[in-house]
Order: sequence, then C-alpha cells, then structure tokens
Amino acid sequence: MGSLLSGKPVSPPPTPPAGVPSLAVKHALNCHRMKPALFSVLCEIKEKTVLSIHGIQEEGPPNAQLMRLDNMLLAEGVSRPERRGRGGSAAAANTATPGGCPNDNSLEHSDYRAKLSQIRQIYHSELEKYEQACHEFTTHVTNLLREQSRMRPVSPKEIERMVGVIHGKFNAIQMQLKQSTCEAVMTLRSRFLDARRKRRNFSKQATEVLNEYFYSHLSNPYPSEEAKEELARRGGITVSQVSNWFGNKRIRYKKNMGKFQEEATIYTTKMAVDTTKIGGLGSQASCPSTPSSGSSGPFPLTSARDALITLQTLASLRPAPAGGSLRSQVSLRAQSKDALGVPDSVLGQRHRAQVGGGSWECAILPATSQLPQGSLRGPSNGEGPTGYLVCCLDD
DNA sequence: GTACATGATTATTA
DNA sequence: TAATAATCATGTAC
Repeated sequence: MGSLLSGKPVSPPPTPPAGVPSLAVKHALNCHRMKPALFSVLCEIKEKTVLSIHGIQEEGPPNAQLMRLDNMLLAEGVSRPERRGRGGSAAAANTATPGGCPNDNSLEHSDYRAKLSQIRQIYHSELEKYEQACHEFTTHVTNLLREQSRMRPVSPKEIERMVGVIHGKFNAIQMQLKQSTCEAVMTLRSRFLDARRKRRNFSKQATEVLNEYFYSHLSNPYPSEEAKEELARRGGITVSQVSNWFGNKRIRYKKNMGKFQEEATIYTTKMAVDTTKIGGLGSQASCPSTPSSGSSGPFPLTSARDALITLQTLASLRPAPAGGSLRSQVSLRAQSKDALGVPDSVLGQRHRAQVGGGSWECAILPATSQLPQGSLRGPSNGEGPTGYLVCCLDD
C-alpha cells in the first residue's frame, strides 16, 4: 500500500483539463481534506484491480515459439556475436555442394557468409536499440509512477507489474525482430540452396574439353571412369557433370546429327591442328584414353572421325630434317564433301599449326579449288566428290 | 517476351 | 547400375 500523504482541505478541480494537471491543481489535490479517505478507497479499488489483472496476466509457461526462434538464431550463428568461423549453415553449405561447380563454391560461400553477417549485424543493432528503448521507457514510466504515487496510490508491486508489462510489449517487438531475422536467414539459405541446384552453363574450356573428347571418340562416346575423372579435372567440373553432359550429348547428337555436323567438323579439325601443335605422335594426346574404340553401335564411324584419325596419323610425320625449302604434302584419305558430312560453310576453312621447324595447314577444300603446287589431296572416289580434306606440310 | 540451348533430374530399361 | 529418353528449369540471344 502506498504511504498516505497528509491531506489538507482543498477544493477539487471543477473540470480537469486534458493533459497533465498543473502544479497548482496538484497542490490543491494534495491538500484536500478528503484526500486521506479518498486515497484509502482508491487503494482498495487498486488492490482488487491489481489482483484481478495479475490473475489474468500471470506468466504462463515459457513461450515455445520464442524458444524455437532463439534456438534457430543460435544454430544459424545469428544470436552469437560476429565471429571468424563459419556459421552452422555456412559450414553445412560447405559440405553440401553436390554437382556444383567447384570453382564457384568459395564465391558462393563467401557471398552467403557476407549476407549472413549482414543479417547478424542488423539483428544485433536492432536488438540493442530495442533494449535501450525498453530501458529508457521503463525508467521513464517508473519515475512517472513514483511521481504519481504522491497523488494516487501506486504500490511498488504495481510499478513492478507495469515494468513487466513494458518488458512484455518490448519482448513482443523483439520476437517480431527474431521472427523476421529467422525469415531472412531462411530466405538466404533457400536462395543459397537454389543457387546450388541452379543450372549454370559450363565454362568454355569445359565445353571444349568435353566436345573434343566426344568428337574424337564419336564411334564410342562412352568415357571410362578414368576418362571422366580426367575430363572433369581438365574442365573444372565434377565427374557426375561429365556423365550428365555425355548423356545429354549422345542423345541430342543422335536425335539431330545434322545440327552437330558443323560442330563436329570444327572440333575434329581443331583437334587435328592441336595434335600437330603438341607434336602428337599419332596418339590422342589431348584426350583422355577411351575404353574402347569399336566402330559399331549407335555411333558409327563418321567421316569426320576418319579425317581426324588420318590427320593424327599425319601429325606423326615430320618435316624433312634437311634444310632447304622442301615442301611436303600429304594426302588424306579421299573423302567427298558429302561423305565427310560437312556443310558448305566449313569448306575452305584453313587451320595452321607450327610443328618443329615447319607448319601444317589443314583444310577442307572444294574439289575444284586450286591446290598449291605439289599438294596432294584425296583421290576421287569415283562418286564425284565435291570436297577434300587436305593437309599440307611446309618446311 | 520468346525461342532455343543446355545442365540437371527422374523414370524406365537392358 | 549405367544408359536412355523425357522433361524441367534456367541461361542466353534476339
């Protein structure tokens, strides 16, 4: 019960104005002769009211949702202050990147960590603001009640209860903050996981490595596990991605071979040139080994492959060691343009490569083209060839 | 916005 | 169990 203040007779304010009563009014109230009696009545009413409210607002069991939120924020590393190590989810993300491009993982992880850190900072900053506001407001209300206790019965218990109410209100705000923080973390996590599932085009190098293998093993484009591992290593992708790629490629190639003919020619010619560049000796130096090289099945030997093999064989030849302007020309197996299965667009495209002291020039030329003096080209196969694969070796 | 390319996923098959 | 075929979902060029 609040202490009774000595009252003196005073006339009550006729119609209290809105807002805080003036000092004169306060003084008049304090000095009113009826104040003690009025005060005791007020105290009785207060006591009943407080008890009833207290009964209603009795603290229930710990808020399960709040506990869940707290646990989650703790698990996500948001509740804890900024630290150097990875958060729980970030650590989990580090170990769960199947099929993703390893080259991008660190970037993705750092991005994830940066965003998580941002969320953590915002959370702690807001939390601090709320705590400060709560403290200020509690102090303000407490002081106000203490001051009011001079005019009306305000027990310490009531002040305590009011503080509890204020804390409850601020806790509700805090819970909203925690909830929105959890949502932000969840969104971030789902985006991160989606990003790992998201399709990304392979790098040019990876595509080239895979295509080179595919077109150089067109008769049997089924790389062994070792070959897959090698291709994965060279392309900076995973073995399963290599498997996926070959699965897709085989099907799409079979479905529409015409569409891939130009690509096949480009790669076979490129491969031939590359082979000569590295001084290949007939081996498929730039390609991982193939498990078998059968020519039957759904991928029959194509003319392009024939051409490649021939070129690779040619690569084993060397310019004449003797000085001078010896010009060696080598003929390839005769192939008509149609038999080669090349589109007109690649006719005439030349590819040069340095080999030792000389250079190769490979091209698929129209049958009618003027070849350099001494050049050899595939003899006519009697079917009216319209193009030849030609390779000249200069000294 | 649309069409096409392409990597990934899934159900089926040998 | 690996390959195939169909399909999904996203990237990219126009």
